[in-house]
Amino acid sequence: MDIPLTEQLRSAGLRVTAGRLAILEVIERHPHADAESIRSVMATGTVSTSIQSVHNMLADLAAAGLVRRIEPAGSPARYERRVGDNHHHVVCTSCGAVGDVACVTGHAPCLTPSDTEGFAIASAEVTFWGLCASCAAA
Amino acid sequence: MDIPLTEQLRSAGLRVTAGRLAILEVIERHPHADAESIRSVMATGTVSTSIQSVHNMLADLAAAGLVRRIEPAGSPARYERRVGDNHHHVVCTSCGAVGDVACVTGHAPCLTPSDTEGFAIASAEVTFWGLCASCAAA
DNA sequence: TGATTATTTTGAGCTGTTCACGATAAGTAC
DNA sequence: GTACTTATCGTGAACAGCTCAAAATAATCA
Repeated sequence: MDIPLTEQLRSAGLRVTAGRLAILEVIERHPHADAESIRSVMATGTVSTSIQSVHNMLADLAAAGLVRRIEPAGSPARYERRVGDNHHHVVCTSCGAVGDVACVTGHAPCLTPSDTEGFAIASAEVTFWGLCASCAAA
Repeated sequence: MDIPLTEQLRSAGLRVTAGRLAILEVIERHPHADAESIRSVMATGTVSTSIQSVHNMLADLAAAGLVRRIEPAGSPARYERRVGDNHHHVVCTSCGAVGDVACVTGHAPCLTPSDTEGFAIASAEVTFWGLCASCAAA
């Protein structure tokens, strides 16, 4: 991931704009942030924009494969830059905090269920639920 | 699951009402139905009620452990009666249909990730994504 | 049968998101 | 550098799904 953001946008066929660069930087620094916190972090910098535009850009970036969108039950959608590796997530049942979890046994053990009910499986997604460190302390 | 619904409600500490019985029956016949379709199926029978009440009852039943609530990304919440066994779900990326998948290798292989980032893991949830039979045909 | 308390109803309201469309600016050719 | 084309952004409205609160109702128990 040492390729400059500008370059990454271009090679994804997207125009390079201040808003997109800002969003990518914010997500890089704050993984698993939701749209609203991305917007508020952006606002502390030079780029201020509306929440709708943030959703707009996030949708573009996700469609281009530059960010990944995850939607834990009960939380707003969250975005992260780690794409391509199939890692999974752990979500705090109390505060909603999200962490990364490396794929458990090297190669997705759950990717080959026995009976798929006629579905053609394309991918598997594992979500762990538990308490984060600070919620467990309380 | 041959215990009468009435009995199940009572032993969960819930009062037996027509609405709850109707909802349980509908979910039994239509697994993975969302609140709105549950309501519309109920309306074809004798029990007609509002969507808010359906949400209300579903929340009670879920809290009592009589139904399980699943929330695939991009779909409204869905409800099923299979509780207790840790099976997983396969979701159609095209139409949103949901199927059941037995736990892959007997005992939840993904329940013991290596690095949990300080989280105390309580449970794991696997969602498979793919195309259902009818969407694959089209 | 009546009292008590859980449940349902109803209406309002909320969050997160999508849609539509005009305004703007990035890229490209000259 | 200038003009052009088209992607992108901003704005406002609207939406789905769900939650909340208070009054009305009905299930259970004595």
